[in-house]
Amino acid sequence: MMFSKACEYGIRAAVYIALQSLEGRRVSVTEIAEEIDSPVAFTAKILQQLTRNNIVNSVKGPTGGFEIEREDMDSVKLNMIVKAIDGDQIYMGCGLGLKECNASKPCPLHDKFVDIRSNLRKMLQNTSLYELATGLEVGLTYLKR
Amino acid sequence: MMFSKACEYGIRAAVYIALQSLEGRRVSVTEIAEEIDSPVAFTAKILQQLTRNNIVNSVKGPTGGFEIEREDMDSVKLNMIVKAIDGDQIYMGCGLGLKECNASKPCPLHDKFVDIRSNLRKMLQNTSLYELATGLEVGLTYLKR
DNA sequence: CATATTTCGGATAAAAATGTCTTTTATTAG
DNA sequence: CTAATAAAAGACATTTTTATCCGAAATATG
Repeated sequence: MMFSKACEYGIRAAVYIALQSLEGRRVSVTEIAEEIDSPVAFTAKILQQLTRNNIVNSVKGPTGGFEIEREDMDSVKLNMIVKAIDGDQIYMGCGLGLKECNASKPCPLHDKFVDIRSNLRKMLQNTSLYELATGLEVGLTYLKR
Repeated sequence: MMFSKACEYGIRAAVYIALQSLEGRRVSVTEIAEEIDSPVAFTAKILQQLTRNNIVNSVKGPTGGFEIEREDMDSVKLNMIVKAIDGDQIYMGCGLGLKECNASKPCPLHDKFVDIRSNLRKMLQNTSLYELATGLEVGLTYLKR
């Protein structure tokens, strides 16, 4: 709807990893894909991007898997995940697809999008993985179905 | 960023047609594509969708082309164009891609998206082609570059 | 050290979106 | 009626996104 499929999986995966890390568990791609209902191999690719961007931590070998440090759950905000996967089109791009579109030479929708986009940006900048993971923990929210 | 490319072209085309209809001119696909900087043949396909959905009017043959009645410029809102081309994912779809996501079984972002999505929906429902066309007419806004 | 496990990286495949081309149909003007 | 014009419709091509597969690298355990 707003993010690419890859980005949706990425956010869901990150939240699930955070949730499990809160319990002290490291999780494998297989488990993640199962729990967030996503294709395994594709999810693996996305997790690579997240680790390269230091959003999650990965450990190879037996007992390995993915995890997030408790403090990183606070500092990692959604906008970082979105930017790592989808780039910054969501912030920068013109709503009507013009290459150049700004206050001085705006597309017909420019002004109408200002608020919407700024709300979205604020929301993404202010929402931490920790916040999302705790909602899950308490059983208030869900990652599949 | 938010709409598909097809939808972006569709909106830009509709606004341009409205602008020209205000001047009493019917316009061809070729002219439209030139003026909104879009691929001709692809734009033609999108215009077919718009005519099928009674958003614009088309006339075949010499002196033919696309036009919009003055009264339709008021009644046609952006949400109708978006719905005709992109469907209603933008209104219905879950931000994290869950098949089912609502207040009673929400994804972790559900509540955070409620405002954003409702603002977007209102904006699309309240913005008429006429409003957008007049902005262009006055030279306040642009459809290309 | 050998083995099993798990992520990493690159190649490949399938599906969807974007874009093109060609023929048909409608319509206007001479 | 004929020729020219413009949209409609459908087949085809390209590009991007989504998804899979397999060998390599790392590492924990016995």
